[in-house]
Amino acid sequence: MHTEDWPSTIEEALATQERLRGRVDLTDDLPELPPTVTGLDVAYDDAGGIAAAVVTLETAGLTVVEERTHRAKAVFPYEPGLFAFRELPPLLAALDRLERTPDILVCDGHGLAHPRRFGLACHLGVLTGLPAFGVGKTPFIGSHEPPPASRGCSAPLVDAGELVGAVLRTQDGVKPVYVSAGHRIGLAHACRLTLALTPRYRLPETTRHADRLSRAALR
DNA sequence: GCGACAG
DNA sequence: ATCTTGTCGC
Repeated sequence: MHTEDWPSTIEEALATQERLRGRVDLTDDLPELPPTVTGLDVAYDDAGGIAAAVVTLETAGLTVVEERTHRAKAVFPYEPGLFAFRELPPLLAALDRLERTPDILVCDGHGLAHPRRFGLACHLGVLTGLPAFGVGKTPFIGSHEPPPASRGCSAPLVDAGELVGAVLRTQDGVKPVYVSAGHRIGLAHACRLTLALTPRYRLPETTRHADRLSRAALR
């Protein structure tokens, strides 16, 4: 979309985060189990090429109802904390191609569990106005105790005295995932949805589908 | 001050 | 992110 005025320097990106962070709304109006869930992911090749994929699943049954991709060149370098400026452009383009407006976005990355409380899930939520939350595979900021080993157990993720997310066990005895709210959803609800999306594997079905599709779109 | 740092 | 063999377990 408006990649003309997209931040191109770290200073501009930081200023953008500072300007948009106040637009995050944590009010949760979402039904307990929205009709659909939309996952997003981006794959990279070794020549600056990137491919974004968005996949919408029916929440009950986790079957694919729609999927879209978008290929492009990376316009921002990877920088911890500014991750969104790299993945957002292709993701927004892919989202624009969906016919059905998503009920909620499940991002692979963090939301409030970010140094300035404005990770990818928050940014994506604010720009689209859609509910969004993040499910990260690895920790970024914050400290926590290891959650009990059973699926469904979690431990609070705290940073600077603030509760920024949850470390959630999605499978018995398997490494946990990092869940944080992004926009228009609460942490507990985000955790419940994450569990609904992980009946069998560690990562949400949305993320698994989007990951597979983005890699395929790269070729 | 130094190191670590989502994907 | 991506590069990769073998290996353990259902």
